[in-house]
Amino acid sequence: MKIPIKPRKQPQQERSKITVDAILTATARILTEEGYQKASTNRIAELAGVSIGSLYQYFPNKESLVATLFEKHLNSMVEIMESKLSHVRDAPLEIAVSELVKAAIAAHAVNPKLHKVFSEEVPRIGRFKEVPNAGERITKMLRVYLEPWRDRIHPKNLDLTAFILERTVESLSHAAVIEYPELLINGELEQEVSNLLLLYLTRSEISRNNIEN
Amino acid sequence: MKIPIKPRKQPQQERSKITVDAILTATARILTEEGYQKASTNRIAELAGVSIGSLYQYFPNKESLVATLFEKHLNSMVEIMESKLSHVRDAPLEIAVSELVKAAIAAHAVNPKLHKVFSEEVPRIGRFKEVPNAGERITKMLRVYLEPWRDRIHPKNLDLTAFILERTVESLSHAAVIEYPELLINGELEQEVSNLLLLYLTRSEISRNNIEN
DNA sequence: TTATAATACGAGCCATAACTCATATTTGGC
DNA sequence: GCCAAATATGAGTTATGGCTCGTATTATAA
Repeated sequence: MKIPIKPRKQPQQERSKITVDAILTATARILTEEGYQKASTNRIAELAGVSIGSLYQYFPNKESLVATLFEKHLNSMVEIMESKLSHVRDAPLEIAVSELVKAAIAAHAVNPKLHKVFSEEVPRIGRFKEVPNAGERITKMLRVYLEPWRDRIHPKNLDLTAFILERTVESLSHAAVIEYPELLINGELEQEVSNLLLLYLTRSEISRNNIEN
Repeated sequence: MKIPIKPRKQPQQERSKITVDAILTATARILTEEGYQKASTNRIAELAGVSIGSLYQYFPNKESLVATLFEKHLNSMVEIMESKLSHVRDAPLEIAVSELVKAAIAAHAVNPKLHKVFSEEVPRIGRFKEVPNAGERITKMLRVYLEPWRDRIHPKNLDLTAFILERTVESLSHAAVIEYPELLINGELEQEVSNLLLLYLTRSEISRNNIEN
């Protein structure tokens, strides 16, 4: 008789995949509609139309369940970024920056309510620290893109530049989509963020003895 | 016999102020050193050297305790910003932007560990939504500063401009102080962020038919 | 068909931690 | 020194919710 090792089952049959999916969907719904407080595992199972026992067949604990959903959500955001930017691999800075901003906004629009709950209510502890960092993936991607344009770019430290680009688009897209969606109805914010970043890339090196105008 | 109305006591004598202070200090220590999970009210009272009953004399519930600490923390950050920028009320953009970046970094350095815990672990629900938003205070301050410099500033919508400034300094300072403090050892990041913002303010309006080099 | 594995079930166990309350102590004003 | 109000105490109550486990059902393979 084999001793079955701890980690939870992987769903093998079709019905169990449906179960797992129902659980994740229910989790997302409760998080977005009622908040993290109300997301007890019993409630999740109930809404999923599944017994509490089934939930624990596939997730060893609540944390891993929520972290799995978190990871899926980040993945779908990153996928959107990557797919929207794959066309732009060799495009010049003007195009690439503009598309980067559009892509970031689109990514944040995937499921803004869920995104908001993850950023404001769900404690990012334990299992969550193992979730691959989306920001770093994007930063690396940007770093690769920037390299060939080195001589058009004024800031010399391209690692730092990629970091600044990523953090800036992410935070402005985030704030806009989550807190001030009205800023997006006309493309004004989008245009301004593009300007901000493009100017930085192409016209750096202002110093105090550079005052004019 | 008067019926004492609900809300908890305000400390009146000196000893009770010490008690309240010890409770808040202990909360901060546990949050930074052990994380939000470990911050039970019993544990907080124990570390504060105070009985659990005393804690509930001054805070009606755990949420209000943590929210109070949160508010104090944000206030001290905003105070730093305001004091560092009060000197710069009438300074030209070059100076003001540079000081803004320095101030934001200094503000995030007040208690980085606590700041990190609040941003990653503490659920911002209930009482927290009533905590005055620090970002908006800073944005308003920037908006007031910008007005007199209107004709040196290219972006025309100064509300939006103030918003972009605030979000950008905050997110880059945050990321640097909390995640990548090594970026701050030489002033490179600080310099780059200043450039980013100053260029945006003084040289906007790049469009696609504006490509040059 | 039958045996075994996979999946599903859900009542209830149990640890945790927020919070109460009856009582004790300290204080400041008179 | 005395009294009322303020402050402090901590054992115990209680609600919650994560999670287990013994059992039942369904699928698959032989």
